Amino acid sequence: MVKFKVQQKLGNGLGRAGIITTPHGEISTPAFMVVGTRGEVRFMSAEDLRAVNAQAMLSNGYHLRRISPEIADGGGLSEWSGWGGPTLTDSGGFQVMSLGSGLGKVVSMERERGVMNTAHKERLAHVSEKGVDFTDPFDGQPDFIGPEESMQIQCRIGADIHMAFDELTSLADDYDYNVEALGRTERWAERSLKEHLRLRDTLGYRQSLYGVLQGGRWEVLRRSTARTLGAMQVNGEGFDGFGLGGAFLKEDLGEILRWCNEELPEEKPRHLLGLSRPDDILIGAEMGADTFDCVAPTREARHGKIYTLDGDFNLRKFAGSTQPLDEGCDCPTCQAGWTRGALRALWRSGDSAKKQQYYNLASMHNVRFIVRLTEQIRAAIVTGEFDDFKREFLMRYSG
RNA sequence: GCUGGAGUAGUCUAGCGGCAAUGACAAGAGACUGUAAAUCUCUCGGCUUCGGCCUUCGUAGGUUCGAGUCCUACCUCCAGCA
Repeated sequence: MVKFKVQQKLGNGLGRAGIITTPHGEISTPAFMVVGTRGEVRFMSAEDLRAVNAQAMLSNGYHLRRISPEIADGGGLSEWSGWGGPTLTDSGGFQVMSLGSGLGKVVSMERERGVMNTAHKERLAHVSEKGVDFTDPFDGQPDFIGPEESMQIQCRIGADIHMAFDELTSLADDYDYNVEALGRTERWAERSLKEHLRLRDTLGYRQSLYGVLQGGRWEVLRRSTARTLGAMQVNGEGFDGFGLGGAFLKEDLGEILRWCNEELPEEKPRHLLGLSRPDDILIGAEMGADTFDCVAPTREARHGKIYTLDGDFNLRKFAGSTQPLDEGCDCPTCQAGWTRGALRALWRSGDSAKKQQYYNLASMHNVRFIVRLTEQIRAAIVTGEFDDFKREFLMRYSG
């Protein structure tokens, strides 16, 4: 199972640098976990992941559900994928929303957007106390995942860390719905824990389970669920860590994390689910999140958005440019001397092999950018310079 | 030289009498946060007080209430025949 050691805390008593020890190695926190939904990060090899100093990979039980027996036969996610390092699987809880109330929508952090839920009859996923009935969006086959199924899938996949099956509510859901959904998520958490304890060690090492906190933007719900999950036990055993979940408005993120983390047991690791914008990671680390994951660095790379210390830019604007992607960047792409113009030419070429090379190079750059940010945050926490680092980073990044 | 065919916005392309032009690509702008995402949205002749106004389909005329669309001439290109 995972062990967590806090090495240095921020003055606010919440943010910390630490080390998570897993059966597949250590994670120095704060840390960004790369997202390899189906067991591999798109357009990045295991070697690439090591080259950008990624420490852990997150995959998704939902996407891997059908091949989970093969993954078990292959020795578990870390070995099967060739990655070799620490791994985490999501429960499929995100798909409750992305195929349900949020089908066809963007998970926005802006107030003006994402205010409508998808109509029930149009959804591909429907929630009940038992779990989630859904239609596979690729082959149209009906399927079902509840807490027990999610735990069974995740135990076969065998990541070091599993997530309890939860219901992610959308920004459009009101207080009453969040109360209802949170009650369900807590009952699912207990069922998840019970089933996980029954199944763990299936792959010869002790797999861990994080409970996931929901509760939307309401303090009373967030604090209450943090206490409930923090204290939850089955046969004398509780969660090994916690997932901080939800669809957040940017301006609420810090407060919500503070409510959760003031209530959660300090000695257990916390994973902030699905965020990686630098400002979000900085707030997250400050407010006590230890690990992060997000599809944005790789997805945005594929879509032409390149990260730099002076803010992001769209590669479309740089035809023929001989500028480096980001001056002084230590990623393999920049180290190899790729310029904005040369990378853009690869991206826009009609040649499939060249485009794939672009996706690889751009993904490595963006992932390295975010991984490096978490390394710098960790260093700043350890040396007591976090506040200065945060201010200077954001001033340049947003300036 | 003759006989066919073709010339449409940056490129290719639809249109074959109806109220100023289809689609694709390129280009431009935006989005993307536990991946239905190598995706999606918008713009793409000019001007606009956003209601419209003006200018366009090789060139010049013509027929018509109305013409990329029909007719005539010319120009250019392609194919075949000399």
